[in-house]
Amino acid sequence: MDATVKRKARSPKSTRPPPLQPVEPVHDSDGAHLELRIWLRLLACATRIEKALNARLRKEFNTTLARFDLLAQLARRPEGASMSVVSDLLMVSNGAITALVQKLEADGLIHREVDTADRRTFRLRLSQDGAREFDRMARRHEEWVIALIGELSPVAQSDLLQHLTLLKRRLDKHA
Amino acid sequence: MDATVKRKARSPKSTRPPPLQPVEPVHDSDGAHLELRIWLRLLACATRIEKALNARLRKEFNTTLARFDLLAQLARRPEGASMSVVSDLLMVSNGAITALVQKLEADGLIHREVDTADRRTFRLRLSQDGAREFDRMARRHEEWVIALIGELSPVAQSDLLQHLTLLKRRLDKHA
DNA sequence: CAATAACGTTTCATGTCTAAAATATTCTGT
DNA sequence: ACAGAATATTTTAGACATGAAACGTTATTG
Repeated sequence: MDATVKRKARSPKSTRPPPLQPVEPVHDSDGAHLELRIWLRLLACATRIEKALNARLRKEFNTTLARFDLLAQLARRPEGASMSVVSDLLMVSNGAITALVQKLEADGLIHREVDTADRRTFRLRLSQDGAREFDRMARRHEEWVIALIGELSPVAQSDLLQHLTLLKRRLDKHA
Repeated sequence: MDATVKRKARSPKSTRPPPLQPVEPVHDSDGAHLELRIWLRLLACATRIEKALNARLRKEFNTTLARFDLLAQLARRPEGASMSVVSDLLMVSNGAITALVQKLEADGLIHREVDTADRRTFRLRLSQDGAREFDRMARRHEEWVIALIGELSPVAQSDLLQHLTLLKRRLDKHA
């Protein structure tokens, strides 16, 4: 998950004196393209946060981010949602949802009813227990995220959010 | 991989007139804490880029990001590295490295020699084939990343990198 | 109305990750 | 030198991801 790329060292061969400033802006220790450096940082931040949250979810609630995220999507949809819809929301393949849902249902956190109109589809809903449990987890989860990111100044946070939002829009257009 | 959290709607109860500006800066549609929104965006960007790169690596080179990243770490270390070192570099457990290395060695991309000094450790090195293959992949990989992120203006890129660098530092201190 | 296309879900094979237990090797203190 | 501590790796069990194939249900249409 690092995607590091080695830059070739510039072999000093020319007889001309080298330019005073390198061609690429060097705010950092490496000559790599800005884009590459951004991607590496982005990935590093995301995996660090994800691992921290996952570890705490496991320790405090004996659950995982995948389960939490599925509950979160159902929590904001009292009318329920189908497997495919959830799969789209979580950006995860249908096959992955099947296993997740089976376990969550076995644990009594969600209900799965056949849709009366279209018997191909299931309607997933949070159970009472699921809603209660999700509320507890969501509160802690929020505290954790705030602790992790909250050390940045409000200005930095606002800037960062804007840039990420812009980046996400560009990425979505790309696909 | 979404980690969405629903925010409670603010119930208007006070008799005093509300402040002209909301307490939290609202550049966005939701009342959630900035930290939560940043985390969601960060995760969305990271997974989108990761999936795009993974898909292209699979299509063009029949490989994966995990394999590519391991090769990348060895490529910048001609002296080689031990399993544990690689595991630290990739921020992945030792067990994960074992399987990866076995396959890469079977494919002839890396060598694994027992260290003469300490027979507990292996020294991993890129093979000739591995180095050649990695070079081809690294060039394409860089093009892809530049295409994905390059739509941001240079200023935005530089800002984003700075903020991510700062965030990463804070996260590392946290742990 | 039947053949067929489209859809929703499950199953399967495969890949990657983790955490913890097992093994093997080296180091350390008396 | 030797018992234990520390270190490096492998193994195992379990979670989650994908993509492709299979299957039942619904829609379409000649």
